[in-house]
Amino acid sequence: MAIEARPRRQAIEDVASTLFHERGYAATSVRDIARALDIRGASLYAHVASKEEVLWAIVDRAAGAFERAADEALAATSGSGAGKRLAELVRAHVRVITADPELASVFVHEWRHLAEPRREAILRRRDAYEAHFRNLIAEGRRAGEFDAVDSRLASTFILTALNGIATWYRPAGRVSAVELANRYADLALRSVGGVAHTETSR
Amino acid sequence: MAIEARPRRQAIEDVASTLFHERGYAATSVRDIARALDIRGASLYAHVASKEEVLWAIVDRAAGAFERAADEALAATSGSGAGKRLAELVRAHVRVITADPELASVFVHEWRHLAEPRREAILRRRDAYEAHFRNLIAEGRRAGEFDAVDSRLASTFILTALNGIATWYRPAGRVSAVELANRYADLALRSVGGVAHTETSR
DNA sequence: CCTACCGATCGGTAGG
DNA sequence: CCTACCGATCGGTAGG
Repeated sequence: MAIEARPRRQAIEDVASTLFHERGYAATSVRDIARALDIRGASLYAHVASKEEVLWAIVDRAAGAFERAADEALAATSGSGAGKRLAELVRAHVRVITADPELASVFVHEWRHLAEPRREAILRRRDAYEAHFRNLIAEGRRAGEFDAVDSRLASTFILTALNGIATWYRPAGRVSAVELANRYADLALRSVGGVAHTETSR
Repeated sequence: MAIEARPRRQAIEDVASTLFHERGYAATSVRDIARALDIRGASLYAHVASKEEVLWAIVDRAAGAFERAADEALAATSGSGAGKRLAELVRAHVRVITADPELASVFVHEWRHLAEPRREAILRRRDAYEAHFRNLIAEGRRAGEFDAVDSRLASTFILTALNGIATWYRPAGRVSAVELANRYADLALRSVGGVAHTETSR
């Protein structure tokens, strides 16, 4: 007997990711999600408690993916200089996005449709995540590896540039995921006055 | 007899900008806009043809502001090197955002809710605008002013970082609009290997 | 997972 | 700019 490989719940989240990415959470109805799965709108509620719960599942999963990737990148480069660590952090972030751009896009753009206390919880996790970038930039600056940038401004500059990838990246595009991670790491590193490693310098 | 200084139509667009920025176009109802103006939802239609027409008015106005600012920045620096011109282009872009972050935010995030042919028209204008950045980066690269970056990737990196400002900037914040324009110009310039002028280098 | 249905709200129109 | 109203659709529930 063939068992559905991917549980229904996961299929719902995948379809919702796609639709939330394409049209946004508010412009996507529960019936839109159901239609994509060839079931009735009301049947969705056998698997999920509410539309917002689906959004939360997606946002929480994405947040977890970013957090894990950052922890790994930092653990793998502990003891290295700030430049090398920041480059690896950037690459890890880009990899999470290119691995599932729709998931990342919903995380980046639709979290504000969460109700409290989930909204607040995500804001806190985002800030903790950004702090990795902020601290590394401040550290590199103190060590003389970077220019005298404002670490808060610079980390925001870099992170919003990275998150933009979720909006336009398509796996079949001109630039591969690996190439993109390297190029973006170089752009980010240089922006704070660090040394880019991937590209040949001028 | 006191005549309303700001015509009703303008007040509608201002209120709509605020709400579209805060909750998004799809999550804002015509009645929400009316309520903020202390009139009934149906009364709005004495001044506008549709909800989408209001979105279009906002998006079109924002696009015009960006286009004018870029044209001026390029005209004012004609004959200068690519680095100087790109820095001025970045400053102009940031200034448009800080002058009216809500307007800019709706332009950046909500244009996709436009129906054809407006949606397509805005996409074309966005691409023409981005070309200014792209071309300047390619030029600076050829001139040996910048590193060997991919001009398409680098212009996207920079522009998405700049547009992020519309999401978080508040006039009462830590960093003034002028300071922000200068710091972001430096970050952008350095990201392509150009020389930052505003900050003291390491 | 279905049918049948709920009250609320949506964008918008008619006719003053 | 109002009241009164339109058909369509919304998220969600009851009861199989």
